Amino acid sequence: MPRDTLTREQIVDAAIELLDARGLDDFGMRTLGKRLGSAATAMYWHVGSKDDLLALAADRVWSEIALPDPAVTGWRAAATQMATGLYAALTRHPWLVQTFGSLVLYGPGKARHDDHGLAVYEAAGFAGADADRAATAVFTFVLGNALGVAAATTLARRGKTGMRATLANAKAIAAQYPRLRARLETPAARHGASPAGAFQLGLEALLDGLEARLPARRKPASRRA
Amino acid sequence: MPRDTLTREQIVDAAIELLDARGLDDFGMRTLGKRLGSAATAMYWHVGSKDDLLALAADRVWSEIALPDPAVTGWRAAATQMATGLYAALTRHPWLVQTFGSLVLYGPGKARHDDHGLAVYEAAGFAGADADRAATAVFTFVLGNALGVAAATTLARRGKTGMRATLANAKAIAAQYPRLRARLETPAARHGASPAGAFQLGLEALLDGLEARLPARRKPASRRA
DNA sequence: GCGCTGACTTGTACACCGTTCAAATAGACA
DNA sequence: TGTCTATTTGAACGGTGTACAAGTCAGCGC
Repeated sequence: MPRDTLTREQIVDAAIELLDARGLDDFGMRTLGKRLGSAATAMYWHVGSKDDLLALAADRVWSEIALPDPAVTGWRAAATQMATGLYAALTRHPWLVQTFGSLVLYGPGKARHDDHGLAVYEAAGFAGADADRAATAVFTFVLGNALGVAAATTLARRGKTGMRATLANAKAIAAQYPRLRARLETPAARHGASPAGAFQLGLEALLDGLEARLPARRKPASRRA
Repeated sequence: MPRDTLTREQIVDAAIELLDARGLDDFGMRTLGKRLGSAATAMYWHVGSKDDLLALAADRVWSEIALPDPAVTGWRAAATQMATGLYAALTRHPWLVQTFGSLVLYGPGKARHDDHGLAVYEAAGFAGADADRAATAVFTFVLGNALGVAAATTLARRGKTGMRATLANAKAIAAQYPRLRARLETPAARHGASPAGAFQLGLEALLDGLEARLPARRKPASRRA
């Protein structure tokens, strides 16, 4: 048994914890080293670079998303569960969407997730490239919603005083546009615009629209072959 | 007339050019200063900070998006045009989505855009918070698609040699999952999964789904009040 | 038990980054 | 011409990610 030595897994775990707790901006190798009780540069023997570590952390998140079997729940329920599961994961780990556009991340976790996404839409009746398009459409929809949430999280983390100023500024700008002003005046409307509500509505609408595009199936009754 | 001195507009212009040409990673104050023929720190008299500058650049992009009048084209065409216009802008300026999640950006340009989005969905027949949800759903859908494109752009920029290695690695991983492997073997399918295709399909499906949720309208013939 | 070996860790150092600030500069106006 | 004020400059600071040579320590053959 070697002396208690660092592990890739250990490092990735600590990285995720740190990222979740303090945000992407405050995530640095020195801080991570301190949390692990090691020198700042000890991790480089195990991970190669900070970007590699981020990719590893991202893939870990991906592999933790539940993959419901469409044969059991039906494709639509499976699609909904996958989408909401992904949304929840990305909301829990905002740094993932924040880095998604700048990092090259493709590991087993994401592959597993992608493959299952295709399985769901193939089970629905989409063939070949259509399954790809459907899966990608829903995936990117979730991604965009999570990005909006991440932006809000970032704002909230920026200390109370700074946030109050930005908010006041935003209100002053919004007041110059009629519909935004109306929403400022009736706070109920603003509350209704919570990201979760838009996500749910959008997801259902999107799945409805996809379902309507499904090639004709043999069902109890079908109009065309 | 003062000597030819720097301007906020000038700086923002140069920043956008630099960001578009070299990407977010290679965008630094010193490089920007060199491009402007000024000292690296000259910009700080005009903009406050790098993040401020990015927010300014982002808002500039936002204000350049065309806002079609739903009263002229019909709400659905207006919604489609807005979404595709936004998609095009975000694809042209990938750094915008890359920073969207980490930056606090809310200026007149975005307000203008948001307000018009609400106008479109109110014209469609959504009231109050429902218009908010519909507009947000479509907006975030576009955002997510653009983020996917940004990720691809980043990958493409990372030099040919590095890209070839990453691609080979990705193929090795994908080969372990049946549906991804099938797509590797028939490159036609992979071509069909182009982001633009998924965007178009998803947008139409989403708008279909939203349209179906519209409260009953007085139309030539309507089944229910 | 000893010393070798190779896996891991450490500290130092480097280049670069965003940003601060006092000093220099140069147009405008008296 | 001299002064004022708006702008620019260059040097410097603390921070970052990372390379690298030197150190440390478990395990193993003798």
